[in-house]
Amino acid sequence: MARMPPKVSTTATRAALLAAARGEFADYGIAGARVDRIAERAGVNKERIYGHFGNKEKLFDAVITEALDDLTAQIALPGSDPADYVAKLTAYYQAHPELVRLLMWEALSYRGQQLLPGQEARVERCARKTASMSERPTAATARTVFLLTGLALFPSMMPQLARIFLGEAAGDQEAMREHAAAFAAAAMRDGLPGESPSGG
Amino acid sequence: MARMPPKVSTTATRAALLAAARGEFADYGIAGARVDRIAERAGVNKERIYGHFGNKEKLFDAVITEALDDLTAQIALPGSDPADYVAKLTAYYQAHPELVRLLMWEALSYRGQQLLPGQEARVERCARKTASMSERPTAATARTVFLLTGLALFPSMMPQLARIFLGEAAGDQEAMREHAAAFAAAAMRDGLPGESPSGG
DNA sequence: CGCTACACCAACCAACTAGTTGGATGTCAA
DNA sequence: TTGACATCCAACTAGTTGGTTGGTGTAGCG
Repeated sequence: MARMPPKVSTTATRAALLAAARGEFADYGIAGARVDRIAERAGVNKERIYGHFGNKEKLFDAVITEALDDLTAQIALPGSDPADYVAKLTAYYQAHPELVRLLMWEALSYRGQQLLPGQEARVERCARKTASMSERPTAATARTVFLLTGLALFPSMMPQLARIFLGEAAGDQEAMREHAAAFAAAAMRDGLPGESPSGG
Repeated sequence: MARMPPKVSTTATRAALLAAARGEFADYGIAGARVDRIAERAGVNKERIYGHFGNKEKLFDAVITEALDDLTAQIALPGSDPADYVAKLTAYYQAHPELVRLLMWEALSYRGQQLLPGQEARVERCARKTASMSERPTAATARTVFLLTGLALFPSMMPQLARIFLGEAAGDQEAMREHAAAFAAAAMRDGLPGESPSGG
């Protein structure tokens, strides 16, 4: 009945496929990724992809889910120190450019603003972030967390634009990180609309 | 010698192709776009694309160049009112989601941080923005303009994430616009590092 | 009128792709 | 040994795609 023991090396194969797929998808996106190339990168037969994941799209979902799980495991909630949150999150994205690209490919591929099934985990995570910022969170709180996330993500999303604006100085990732954090800190110090004052 | 009079309707054909390509590229990206579909959308023979633009990639370049020219023509420099700049720019992106998607596809397709040939116009434009913010602009000034741009772009880049954070309230684009502007205003009011105070 | 440039149309090609299939080999557990 | 599963391998299919070509129609210019 139960099948506990993975017979040959199924978990290793699976992990190799996920790692290879992460690189391939980050490079070329869902449509541009080549199944044969993923198999080759993983040193695994192409047919195994279908055995494990069904099809290319489901493989992509598995890849991005894994990557996001890692992020949430490593980054603390914004809580009462949003500037620190922005600094840590920016650093994480700078260290994981593949994740940033995966998120962009996903955003472009799955059109529409509708929530896809299986996104409940993300909704839950984002809600937790918002909740950590205020005891009685409003839409304005959520917008603030959203923009803080943008501050952290944006530099890694558009490295070419950073280069255009900054030239050689674009290479100084630490400076960008500190700048984003300072930007967030300054903004928060003032109290955004709807946060604490002028509650209606 | 000169050939002033466009014999049949070459400018109209060209314009139709550009408009159709804008939609197709925004929807599917460079790799995902289908040349036949662009021709069909434009009501023009596929062969005309190659006559006018050479190949798919050059067509994409023409599309994005045109779109960016329109933006720069309509949006004033940040100058001394960055919050207003963010508000106006956010509104522009909200009104032109295709442009946002084109920029994302481009960022993903042309890897690396190297500047591509033909980007001089963009470098010039960004330099003007930075220069308008300070009489003696530094790298910190450039980083600030860059992050302000991010504040305006991000909500349109990740509408699904906005939905996750905001739920139904994600539809209120005006609120997001105002929030981003207020965020920028609050941040600027405090003086970012390297801007005016503590100059070393 | 002839020349040129543009547009239309349809067929064509060579290359490539996601996904399938069938069989051979090896490995664990009963 | 037998059965169940995982892997590898190679060939196959059925459909798609960017780009080309050749031939026809037509509008303006000199």
